[in-house]
Amino acid sequence: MTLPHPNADQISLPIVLAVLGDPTRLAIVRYLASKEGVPLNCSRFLDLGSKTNLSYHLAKLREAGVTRAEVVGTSRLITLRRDDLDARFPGLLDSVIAAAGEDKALPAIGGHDVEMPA
Amino acid sequence: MTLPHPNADQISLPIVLAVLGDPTRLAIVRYLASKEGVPLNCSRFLDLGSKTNLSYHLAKLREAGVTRAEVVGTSRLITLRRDDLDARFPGLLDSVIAAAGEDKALPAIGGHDVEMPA
DNA sequence: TCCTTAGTTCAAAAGTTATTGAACAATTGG
DNA sequence: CCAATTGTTCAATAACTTTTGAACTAAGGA
Repeated sequence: MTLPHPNADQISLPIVLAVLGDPTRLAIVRYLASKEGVPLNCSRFLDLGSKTNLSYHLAKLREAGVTRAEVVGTSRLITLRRDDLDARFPGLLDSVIAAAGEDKALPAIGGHDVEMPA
Repeated sequence: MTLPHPNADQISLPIVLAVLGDPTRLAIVRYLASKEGVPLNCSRFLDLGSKTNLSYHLAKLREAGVTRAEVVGTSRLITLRRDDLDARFPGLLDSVIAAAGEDKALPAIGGHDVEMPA
């Protein structure tokens, strides 16, 4: 079971911008960037909306080529497609993430960090 | 007669991204960037849509803080708000313009350059 | 096997955005 | 003043997007 993703060369600038032009999705991307390297599953984003609604927004991000989703058991592990985005649109992702980082108006995800046993 | 523009600090990242996430508006911004310094009037963009439709898209760009429109006679002279955008979202406009410059799928504006008399 | 967890799909409803044409306003040139 | 030029506004429509709940699938654990 694998989910459909566009190839790097199919990623479209207007579609990426339109997809990022939604506060929920921008918050998802900001959070992914803040945990870059760590694959996160969908339930990590439940602060931002209902399960159904997140499924919708995460699908938009994936279909636009902004994120990658890997199916592992019953989970989808979500990561930013930084390499492909940087290759296609140099500097874009970094400037968006930096700007989003300053944005108090964006919804945030609570600090439910997984505690490591001592 | 002056048109309403947001202050620099009112410019919102998701709104700017959403506004740029439209091929017509992205083409307008690309063209403005290619003629930076030169104020252009609305009729310069007629290749991209009807007069009414351009009025709509140009208002979106202005209300988002992406462009500035100055009323001069019966014309509106449109410019990019580069200074404000760069201050608020460093690097964003440049990366969008660079990416849009490569994009064959975006609508283009014909080379009807005003000919200088010899 | 049965239950739980994780997430999707579907259809409906609500909301938003884009496009159009007709009518309008303001300025400029003759 | 009259006509042309430049662009806006309005209302209608079409098209898309977002949100929701109920029903569903698929994997994993007891």
